[in-house]
Amino acid sequence: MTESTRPMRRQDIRRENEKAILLAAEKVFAEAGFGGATMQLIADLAGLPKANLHYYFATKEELYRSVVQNIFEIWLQAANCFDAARGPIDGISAYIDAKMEISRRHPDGSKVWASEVMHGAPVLQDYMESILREWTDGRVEIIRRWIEEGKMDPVDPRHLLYMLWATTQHYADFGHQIETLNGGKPLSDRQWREAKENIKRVILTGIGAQPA
Amino acid sequence: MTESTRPMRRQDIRRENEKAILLAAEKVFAEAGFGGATMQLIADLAGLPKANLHYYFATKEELYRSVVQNIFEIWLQAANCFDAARGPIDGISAYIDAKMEISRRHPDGSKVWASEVMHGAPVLQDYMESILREWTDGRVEIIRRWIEEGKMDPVDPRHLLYMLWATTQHYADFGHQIETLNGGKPLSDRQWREAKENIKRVILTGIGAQPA
DNA sequence: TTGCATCCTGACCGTATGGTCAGCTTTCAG
DNA sequence: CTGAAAGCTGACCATACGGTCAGGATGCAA
Repeated sequence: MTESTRPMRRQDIRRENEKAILLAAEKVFAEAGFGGATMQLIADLAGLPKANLHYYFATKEELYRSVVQNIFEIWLQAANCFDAARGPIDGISAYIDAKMEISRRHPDGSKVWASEVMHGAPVLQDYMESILREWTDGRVEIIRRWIEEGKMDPVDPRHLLYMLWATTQHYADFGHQIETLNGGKPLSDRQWREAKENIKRVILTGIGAQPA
Repeated sequence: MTESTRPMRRQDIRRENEKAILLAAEKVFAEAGFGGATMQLIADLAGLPKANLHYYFATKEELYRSVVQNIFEIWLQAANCFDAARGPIDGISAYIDAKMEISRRHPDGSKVWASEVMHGAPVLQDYMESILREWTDGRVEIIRRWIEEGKMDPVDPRHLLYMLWATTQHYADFGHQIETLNGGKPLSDRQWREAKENIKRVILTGIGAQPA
């Protein structure tokens, strides 16, 4: 029973190892923070010797940067839901769904992202000042237009966006608290659905965008 | 010019030093996380030699625990706003005000608390399973009663609470992001007021508790 | 098959960190 | 005034961590 000694192609090796390392790193960084994470722990979780990590990622900082950039890209992707929409009901609904899905599917990445921002975004400052700001300004403009067109109440677009980020992100970052208050069990499919519906309902009603 | 060599009383010395250490620790833990924080940094910030820290707090863990418990108590205090209220408008308004004030006045503590929960609440697990759960259950009951009395729409009380926590906490934990998107400047008094008003308005309207 | 680039890793190193301790100074009760 | 308790600290230690490196193993193009 030799465990299928397929002679991996070079490309595959690299891709698979990088993937394994990034996955392990995401988890360890999420659980311990940047300072508390150790290359040894990440290596163990990835099933590789520590020295091998340094072959793929020269430094801990570089590895961390990769992890953060990964989640940032996922985060930005969800943001597109906003653009296609014709009004606040479609747009905000879709955005909440997308961000909640991220909180559910990538809780570790979400935590790393939150941690990074909480600590002053030492790695992502550039992104925040360019890409994020641009994206935000664009979305603010869209919301402003919706308000002008009478599709929703005149709510401050920025604070509305913060509210969307906060409520959805919360289910990842504070997942442990939610789980504890849920009797120690993770939210079920139904509970996730309820969470999404509640958020959507309260916010859409709150901004006067609910279909009369 | 001997800098006012008042001969401090023993009690005062202890209280003042503990206070200085806790304040410095809160800041360093908030900025670097538990793993990234160093006793040396905390000592420098507190203006004391490192060995002196260990005189008051035996270990880094013990110091961290004190910081976390401090903020948890502040957090719980704000929770009382809920009880005195006669309806959702009073109660939720007051709670949002209180929690926003915490985010503004104790951003470091808020971050430490968020970090603690994000990393699985290694220190606070007991509190969460007893005090926090109790508090939450009580508040859920209050909200349920408000719904029964027709004072607000039938929104899931738990998810409503999460929403309150999330939106208010966000202004502390993601303060750096908000500041960056605000042109690099901290929110002004007016902007804080607007933030509070927006949150209150959207949520209260969202749950159908706005005075007709 | 050969040669080489890529991949891999055990052993090692310098440093920084949490923590200790012996011995000093200061407060203060009796 | 005196002695003991409380407060203080420079110097020290063991450990753990990020990172290095020499040299071996492996795939792959020619």
